Amino acid sequence: MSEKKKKYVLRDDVALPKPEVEFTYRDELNDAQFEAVSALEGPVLVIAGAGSGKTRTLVYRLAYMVEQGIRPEEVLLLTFTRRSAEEMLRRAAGLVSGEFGRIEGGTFHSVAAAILRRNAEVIKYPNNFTILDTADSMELIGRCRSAAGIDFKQRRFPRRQTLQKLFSKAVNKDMPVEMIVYDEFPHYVEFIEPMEAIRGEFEKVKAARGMMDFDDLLIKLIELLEKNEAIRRKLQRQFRYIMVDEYQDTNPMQDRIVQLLAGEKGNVMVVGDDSQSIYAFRGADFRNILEFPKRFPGARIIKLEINYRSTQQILNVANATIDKAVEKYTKILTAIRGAGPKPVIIPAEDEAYQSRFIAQKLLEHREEGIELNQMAVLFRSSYLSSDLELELGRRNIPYVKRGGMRFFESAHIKDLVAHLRLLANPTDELAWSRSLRLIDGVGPATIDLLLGSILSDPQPFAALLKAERPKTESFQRYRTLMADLWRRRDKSAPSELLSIAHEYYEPILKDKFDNYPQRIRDIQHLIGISNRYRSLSSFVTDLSIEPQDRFAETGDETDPDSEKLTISTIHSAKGLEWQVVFLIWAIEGRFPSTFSVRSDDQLEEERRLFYVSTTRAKEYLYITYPINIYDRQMRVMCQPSRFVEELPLDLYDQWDLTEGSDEEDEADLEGDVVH
DNA sequence: CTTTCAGACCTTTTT
DNA sequence: GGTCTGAAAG
Repeated sequence: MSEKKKKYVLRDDVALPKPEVEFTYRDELNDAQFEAVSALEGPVLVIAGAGSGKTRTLVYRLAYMVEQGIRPEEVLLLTFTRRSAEEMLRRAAGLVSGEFGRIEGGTFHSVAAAILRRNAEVIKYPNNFTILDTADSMELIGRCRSAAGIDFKQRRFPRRQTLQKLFSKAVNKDMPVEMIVYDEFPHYVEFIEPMEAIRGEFEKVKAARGMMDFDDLLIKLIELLEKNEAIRRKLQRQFRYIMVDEYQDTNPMQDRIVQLLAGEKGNVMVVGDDSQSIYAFRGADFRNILEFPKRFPGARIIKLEINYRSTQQILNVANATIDKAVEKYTKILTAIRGAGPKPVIIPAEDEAYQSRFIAQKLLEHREEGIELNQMAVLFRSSYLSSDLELELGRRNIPYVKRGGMRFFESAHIKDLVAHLRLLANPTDELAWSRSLRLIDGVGPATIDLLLGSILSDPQPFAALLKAERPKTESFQRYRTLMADLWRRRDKSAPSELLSIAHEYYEPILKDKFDNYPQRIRDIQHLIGISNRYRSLSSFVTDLSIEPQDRFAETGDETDPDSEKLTISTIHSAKGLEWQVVFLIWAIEGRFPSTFSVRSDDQLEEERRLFYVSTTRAKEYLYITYPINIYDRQMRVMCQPSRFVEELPLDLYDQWDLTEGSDEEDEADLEGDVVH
């Protein structure tokens, strides 16, 4: 009997193989990518190295979701710019047919604005609130600063620009103003009290006039979600799936928003690369990535480590840079492409030589068959491109510039739009003063007088018409315009209103700016953009919240024949790639910038910035720097950037530039290889 | 009161 | 090169 007894061991590790998940495009993804694509439930953190197919993964994930029968309106896609959201949706739509237009996508700020408009009453705001861009905030702070009645002559009191930066930083880092002052503006410690007072006034005016700055959009959204459980639950149900791109560049507030929207068991996927975090200056914290598994327990971590973009030679340089980073997620990028040519370092006599080299070399590559679209020149700061732009102009090389001064922030655009902003929010104090300031014969005193009566009246426009004081013809002209606009505000399309305002503004503009023809073209361009909008308020919102690059909408963009070089700040080059990349101004003081050398954290960020710039290149990478610069008529010798100096010698070639021989065109240069 | 002009001062990166 | 400030002229 006993020999009939047998032991039977129970095991949990036997199962039939998981049925292979079906997906039309399974073959186009590697295993890690597919894991990220098909992991829909629960929190997921994707660490995506440079060039590892991050965007591709997100795009295919959208397609996968649709194939799985998820309704597009259940998906929220948070990206760094609206453009990248649109691009992803467009590409996903090319894979499977779905209603991708119904996916809510965009920046944290634009999504926040949309949600807040629908629920403004909860946070005691009118739903027609105005959104202030940085320049608007600065101006409002300036007004509060004057109103505070501080005697500026005695000691140097911080300027409005400084105050704006400081206040914003306090919000974004979630720290008291006092602490930011001690940390970053120690020379202003004696002014902490008046600064707090100005800030209080600033906050008060914004609330009273229905205005929100960029930071408020995030703060108020958090407030809304925390305060009102019903709305929070509703949104959590609505957005069953959340995806966040460029997670390394989110700040604590944005992270909080993700948490609140995702709920406890949220299906949230964040994608990022700690090595590419370059927005700490505005409060971003790449430690959000490191902390993610703690805040979302049970989070799955997927690493994308195969680099599809660059040659091994380029990756070697990039890896050498990032190896020296103090704090990072360990990941090893492996190139799948061949070795390719070594990156080249080119010291140039001065800035002019640098520009000449760039222009000539890129034309050579073009001769070899690489289109200008496939080339880019990158720099640390926007102003470093001026000489290069002149050189490109001389040689008729077409280019688009990314980063730097923004189209919608230029004075003439803001002047014109101020008139329309008033139709959306008649208590917009800044818009009133901006438009009044343009009237001939009206100065600060008159503006104050008028503002007093306009803003205290429940019917601001009626108050304007009642005003008796400036009896000038120009003021009458202004009133006629405003009355006309006000009458048409609900009947006419934004473009029509804009044209009416333009007609009024054009003589003022001609008087005010010497380069008015260009500015008039800008305005016509703006009218063109406005044609796409049917509601004035959404047009005005987008203008402040999604400032697009100056040339972004020239119309050539969609034209495949237009072949243009890209020149860009490194920040604006994030996420992009080119066959040929030139990095200019690699000298100490410019890159890393002087302002960053003081603190270790900032220096680390410069390092990551260098990493981002080199990893943009697929095949050819050139790093140049001038040896001499002319600063206030003084010739100064430069030190090559420490990021260049520290590279192992065997990872790059160096070329010395010499003038071409006499028979050749004077502008010709030759690159001679020096081993 | 408004406009204009000269001199000082800075000057990163962006939603 | 652009913005801000103060002082003098219109």
